[in-house]
Amino acid sequence: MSRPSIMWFRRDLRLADLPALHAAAADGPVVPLFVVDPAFRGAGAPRQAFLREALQALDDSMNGALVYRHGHPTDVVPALVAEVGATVVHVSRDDGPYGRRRDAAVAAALQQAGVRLVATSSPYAVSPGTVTKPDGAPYAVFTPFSKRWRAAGWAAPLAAPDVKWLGAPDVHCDGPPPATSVPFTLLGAGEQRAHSQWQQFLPKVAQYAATRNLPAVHGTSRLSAALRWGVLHPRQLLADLEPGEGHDTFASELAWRDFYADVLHHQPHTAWTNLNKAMDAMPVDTDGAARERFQRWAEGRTGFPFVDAGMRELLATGWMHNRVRMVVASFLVKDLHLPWQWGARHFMQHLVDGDLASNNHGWQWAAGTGTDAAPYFRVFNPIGQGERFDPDGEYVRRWVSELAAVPGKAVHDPGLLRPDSYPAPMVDHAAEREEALRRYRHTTAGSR
DNA sequence: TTTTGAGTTGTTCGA
DNA sequence: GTCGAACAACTCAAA
Repeated sequence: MSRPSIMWFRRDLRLADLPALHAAAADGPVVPLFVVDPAFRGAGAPRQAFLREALQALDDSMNGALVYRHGHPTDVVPALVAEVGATVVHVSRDDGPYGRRRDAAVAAALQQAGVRLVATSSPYAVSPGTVTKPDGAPYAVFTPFSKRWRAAGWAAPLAAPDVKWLGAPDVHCDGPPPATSVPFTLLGAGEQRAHSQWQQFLPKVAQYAATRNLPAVHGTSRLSAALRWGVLHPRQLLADLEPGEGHDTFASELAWRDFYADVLHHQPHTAWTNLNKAMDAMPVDTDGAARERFQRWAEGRTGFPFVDAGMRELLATGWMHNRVRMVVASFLVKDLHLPWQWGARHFMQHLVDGDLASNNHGWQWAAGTGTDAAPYFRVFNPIGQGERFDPDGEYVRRWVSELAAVPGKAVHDPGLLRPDSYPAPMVDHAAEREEALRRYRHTTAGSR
């Protein structure tokens, strides 16, 4: 009888279209492992809650065989290898700065025992580092990256392999990660549910280009958390797309995800520092008054209804519509003059889909410090954005209960209709816009 | 090597 | 109300 291999799950919590699992299954019986790593204790409760649900669903799909082990992967993985007599550990690549350090350390520890850590594929349509210019250099601009990304193409999805699981209860299991307390219910985070969610969304993809910007409408797939945890693979979505505007726009969003992962792969330090070094000279506010402004932003008490609706949606559901993410980010950076890192950290703490590459490079884009930086004069008007993308005010009324009685689009700029319970605007947007432009102009002038 | 065209997501102002 | 220009300068990618 052949010796088992270990399939170490991290952020590919599914059975279908998981090339690493095919590789493992080809080696014989498979011990399915998830390591509850103390390094993740700092992750936000919403993300941990989704993880727990997704793991539960994964465990169910393998009839309870999933082996949870608590501890540092450099200790836990080699220990399990010795325990079950495995000859190889299979993983799907994890390209984040932490994931790469961890995997290098685990690979080194395993090597001492003559065991290999084999990485097959990744949670991206095209793995980070593999879309390059003809001379091998990485792309720094999205559009040319996306052209080559499309040209490179991607493999067809694989069905779940036939696996002989060798796990709990025959192998000792520590039990799932501890439950975290969140103010909302996750309606299941498993593979089956994600697929049916995608099937329900698929007929709407043709309208995606038009409806994706309307936060009151379910015009987006809402599969961000499933993609973040690898409950679905982007290949599986791309395989269902057809020619057409909405479909192309949706594919582009998946390309953005791959692009930001690629940027972070090549420059891991840009998770928390400016990609564009010249922007280090840009003055930002970090004093006590700045911290108070941040607090109002985080709690959804800015007095700008569209911004407050978004911030409250985030706290209430662990998710925020993409259009609104851009608006609240612009507000934090350009109206409040705070460091983008403060906003990025808050998002990572509260989003179920918090992904370091997409989140932090999205923030850098909004702040004008990242790739394809928006021209500095591109400052979102928090009232105008609401009027344009929430024309009936439905989204604002849904999340800002104080304004529930204000009719139509008047809700975006309540003026005389503003009830006492809702705060007045915390800043004068026109004045802060000028201030932001002044700071950017000053930074540009200083760098010459 | 040099040149050229282009670059996610916007706003304001004045005609 | 609509429309086009202005808002900067720079870097990137490819011809």
